[in-house]
Amino acid sequence: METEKIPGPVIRRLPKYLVHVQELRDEVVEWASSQEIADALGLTSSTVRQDLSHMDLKGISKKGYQIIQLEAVLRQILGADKLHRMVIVGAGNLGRALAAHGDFGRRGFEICGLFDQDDTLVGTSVGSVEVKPMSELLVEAGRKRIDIGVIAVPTQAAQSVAEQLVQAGVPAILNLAYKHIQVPEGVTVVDARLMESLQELAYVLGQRDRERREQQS
Amino acid sequence: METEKIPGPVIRRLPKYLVHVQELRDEVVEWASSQEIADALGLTSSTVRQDLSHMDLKGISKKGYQIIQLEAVLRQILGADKLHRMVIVGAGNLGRALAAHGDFGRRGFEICGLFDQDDTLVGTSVGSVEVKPMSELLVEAGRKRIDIGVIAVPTQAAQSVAEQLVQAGVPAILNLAYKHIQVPEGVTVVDARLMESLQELAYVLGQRDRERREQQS
DNA sequence: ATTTTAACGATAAAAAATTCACGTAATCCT
DNA sequence: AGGATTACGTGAATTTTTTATCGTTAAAAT
Repeated sequence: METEKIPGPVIRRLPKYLVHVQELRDEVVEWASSQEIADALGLTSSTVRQDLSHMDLKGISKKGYQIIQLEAVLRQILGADKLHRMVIVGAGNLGRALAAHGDFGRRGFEICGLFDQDDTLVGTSVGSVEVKPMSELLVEAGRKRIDIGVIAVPTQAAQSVAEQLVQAGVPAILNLAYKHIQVPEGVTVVDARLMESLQELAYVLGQRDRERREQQS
Repeated sequence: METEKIPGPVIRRLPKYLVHVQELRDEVVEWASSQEIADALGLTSSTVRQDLSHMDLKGISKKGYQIIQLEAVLRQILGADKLHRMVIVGAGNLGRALAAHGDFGRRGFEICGLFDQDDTLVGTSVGSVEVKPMSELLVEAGRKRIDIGVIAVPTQAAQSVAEQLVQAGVPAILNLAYKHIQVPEGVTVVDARLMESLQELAYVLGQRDRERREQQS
């Protein structure tokens, strides 16, 4: 059996395909060409075909790709049919917002725990999830076979939380903190990059200013 | 005057450098080599040197880069010394959490407005920011010269909100919605990719399962 | 049934990003 | 002061990613 490894940039585009394809399905569209998909997502048709070639499906001439099939394959690859158990560490604004955010549950990411160091938060609830003290993270997470840990604590605490998650056997981490997290091999971290994205925009804005000023001189 | 354009991947690493450098400064470290920085951020020293070569500073042998100077240059490039005016559209869990999140303010991103379509939310406040109706977005944003608009609404509303932001003259958008946004040339969009990041992790988890199963057979 | 056409799949080319490798310069040490 | 060493800066090589091209195939049209 071949388990071809799909390159990172491709994987990161797959969710985009999935949303778009689901939209098309809602509109009862049956087929879509690489060109149509490319236009909708700001890519080239070549990239789309290349990306989809990693997956187990075949487009046909004159029609393109079958929406139903494409959705199925994308869902399969992205594990959208499986349930993923998730804990959130940090019950501040961001952590609570994520816990309350229905979209995750709807997409197969079940929130199994919400932890915080702050005793005044412990015991309060967000929806049906109760905030528990950090001391219980290890046991709880270990017992429930958690797939994904979300770090939603301030910068200074992020590394320590990461280590606790690792110790609890959590194999994948979504890091919302504005900090690079060190983890041992075998653990995957993806950064949410909220602040970073804003700073990227700030750079672009500054760049534009500079260019304008340059033209005037 | 030369306004060299820094490639995207580099820009997206700069915030990482900045956080790390600020940490070092807090620890009263004076110098850091490309190797040290690389190790801390999971890069190669070569990449670090290459990246920093785009900027207006010089490292010296045997010591590396001067922390103070490096921080200054990074802050300058990332516009961290400027104040950026920001509006948030969508006062649901995520929108409110962002509005309440102190970090943004502290990093120079001032929240100048919070808008929502839902009349039951209008008039409520998050910290010192009051939720206003969508109808006021155009006037408010236009009047206050907003730099960045944040889209924190459900998928279906995202494109429409983007268009309203564009119409209000907002030149940069941070998109938290799980959807690709179409904007005219000259407007910059950065996707926050929250759901996408989770799906990326889900892919990795699935991949690992597949590999394990393969080895057993 | 044959022709036309549209879109794929694959391969090749181009572009971009990352890493290597080495000459050079500045610090440190004796 | 002189030699040894370390780490930069740069240009070249490699790798990765994206884009272009083109033969082939399946549907549509005549």
